[in-house]
Amino acid sequence: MTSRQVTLAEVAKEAGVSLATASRVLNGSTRQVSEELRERVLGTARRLGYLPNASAQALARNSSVLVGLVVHDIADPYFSSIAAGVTRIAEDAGLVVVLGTTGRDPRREVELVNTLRAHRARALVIAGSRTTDRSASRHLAEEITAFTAQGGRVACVSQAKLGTDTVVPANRSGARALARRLAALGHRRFAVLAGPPDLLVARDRLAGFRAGLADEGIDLPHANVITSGFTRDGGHAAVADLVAARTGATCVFAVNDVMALGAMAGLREHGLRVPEDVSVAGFDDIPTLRDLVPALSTVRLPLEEMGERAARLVLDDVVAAPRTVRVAGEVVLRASTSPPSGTGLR
Amino acid sequence: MTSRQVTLAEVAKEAGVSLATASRVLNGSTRQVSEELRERVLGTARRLGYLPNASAQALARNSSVLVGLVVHDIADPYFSSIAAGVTRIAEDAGLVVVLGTTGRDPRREVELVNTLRAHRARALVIAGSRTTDRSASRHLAEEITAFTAQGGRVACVSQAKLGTDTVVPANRSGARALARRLAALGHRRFAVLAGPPDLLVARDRLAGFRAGLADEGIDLPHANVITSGFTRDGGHAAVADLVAARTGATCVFAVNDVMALGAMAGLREHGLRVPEDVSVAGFDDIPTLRDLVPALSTVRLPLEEMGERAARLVLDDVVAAPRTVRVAGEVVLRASTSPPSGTGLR
DNA sequence: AGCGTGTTGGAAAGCGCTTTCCACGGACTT
DNA sequence: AAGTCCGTGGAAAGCGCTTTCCAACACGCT
Repeated sequence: MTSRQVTLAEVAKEAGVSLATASRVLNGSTRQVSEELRERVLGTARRLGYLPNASAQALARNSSVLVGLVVHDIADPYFSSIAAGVTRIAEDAGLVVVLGTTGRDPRREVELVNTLRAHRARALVIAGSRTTDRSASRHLAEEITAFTAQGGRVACVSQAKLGTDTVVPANRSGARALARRLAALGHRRFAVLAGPPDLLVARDRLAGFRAGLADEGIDLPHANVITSGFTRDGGHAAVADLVAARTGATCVFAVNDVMALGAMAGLREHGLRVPEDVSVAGFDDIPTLRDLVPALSTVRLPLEEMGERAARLVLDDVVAAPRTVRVAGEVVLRASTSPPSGTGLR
Repeated sequence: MTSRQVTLAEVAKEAGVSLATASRVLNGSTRQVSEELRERVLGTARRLGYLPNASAQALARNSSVLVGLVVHDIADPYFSSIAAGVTRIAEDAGLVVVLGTTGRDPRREVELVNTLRAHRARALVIAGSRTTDRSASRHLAEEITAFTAQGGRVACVSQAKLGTDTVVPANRSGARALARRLAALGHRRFAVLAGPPDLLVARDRLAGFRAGLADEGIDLPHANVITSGFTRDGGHAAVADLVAARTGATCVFAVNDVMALGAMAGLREHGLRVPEDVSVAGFDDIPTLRDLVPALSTVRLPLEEMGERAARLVLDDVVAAPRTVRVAGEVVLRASTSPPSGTGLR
């Protein structure tokens, strides 16, 4: 029993005014309407329980109130933090957030942008790292071009690879600074849980870390770099490989916090203590993980703020050339890292 | 330079068929179209890069492809887990998720449902506890009624208070079972970090816990129940009150995991060891917190699955009377709870 | 009185699509 | 051979709104 909705026409008729007048009163317009009519329309609208049909408005105005948000996995605290920032700004601006999750499938990413385009979304925030897959990137870029050609705005959070406004966290320099601080603790033998080899954010962090070590005259042997999933389980699984590799590392850098979390669990299962036997550091500073024991050394990224920044980029009126907002990372050394004491992972 | 979109009419003209035929080919219909025309339409559509205008379709069909998801705070792992479940099911069904966050403001909740109604969302999942605020509940109920009267489906995750399909976690019985298990460990003096007094989920868990203790002949003095925010910081702050209250409790139950997390941090700051000085248990079993040390005893709720169930309720074709899906909680005792050893919190 | 000017109201033409209704043939009946 | 039915295509009427364009009117001038 779907009850018919009250339409503008009904309100207009009931109030004894034209459709145009009712529209002007109820749905904002530069045009003036006399106080008397305005009251009358407002009154009947309220009385009848009028609610504008957003689809009809979007069609007539050729623009919606929708903002797309594309993430890999909303259950991942990295993305949910960014999402919180984006939604806050968008909702404050009276917009409506459409959430799309890709499950890290680049095709799905393209599909989502396409869907958002079909909905005439006004703007789009794409969070999550690109990969080295050129063809996937090209398809996405095409879709994004179509989106902007249509009048939509797009911002990415991550690599500035797509010719859009972008919020770029300091993956490289953050990891580099972290490496130096860890070296300053006295570590000389490092291992890195590097995540997937094709994920740019993971590559950047690895490269930065390596550069930081190089600054200190420390080499990171190829065998000390373990690839795995970019998740808690990835970090956990990588530890098995790491231990088997007998690298002698006294300090392990996981390219993100959830991997570090998995790694710490894995190390515990191997009877290794953190930081006594091996130091562990992560990246991101996930809020929920700040109470970990031992507290995780990491590079703090202001995730919610990054989401906010991206949303602002995309909601600002003025459009210049693609802008890049760089976000610094702050090295935070906590209890999971200490000066090396034992012989490391042998 | 917003480039004009290709419309169905253009495709039809270019393909030399009528609008109706083009529509039938491109946007699903029971009507048959001959193979020849179908090919021709499909071909030109592809060639021209036709993309249906979702607003126009929604208007003409009087139904959209949107599914609303209302949560308190998407950065909270409880909600982001549920959101992951909801989005998975919705996206698999070809629907588009609209995310709304309330920041725990009941007015905002009503506002969001209203917005979703304006968008003719096909369905709506409201996650997050109701409060004891009758007037807020009434307004929400009204808005929900309007939504369903319009043909939309609504499901809630939490209390079955709104006359909608609901996924109800076993807050009471889970907490009760937990209490009994903790009593079986030998504890006799308990404290509860109870969250906000007006939040139903918090109340239910407290009531269940109390009932479980009563089963074992244990009383929970009023002074041993500390109220606070439903967050990590709430749990953290509550610990100060708890310690000051000198309850002599040997076991603390926080009504959710993030509160327990904050509590454990607070206890550490007070020089108290978990579980040696005091045992701690939570509720929810947040995935990200499973690697905590000491591992947190809790009541496991299948959060993602709950989101999935809610989404399925709302996407099923058949509508019977409001259905209630009860989700059991499984008590998981881990290292944060042990038999009482010391004198408790004095 | 006559004339711009500015303000306000309404008629109507879309916006891009779906879907009903009708027309037309050909394949089947009887 | 006439009548029936089904399969297919198109014309056109919406869906609920915005916005352009025009008309009417009230002013303030000269």
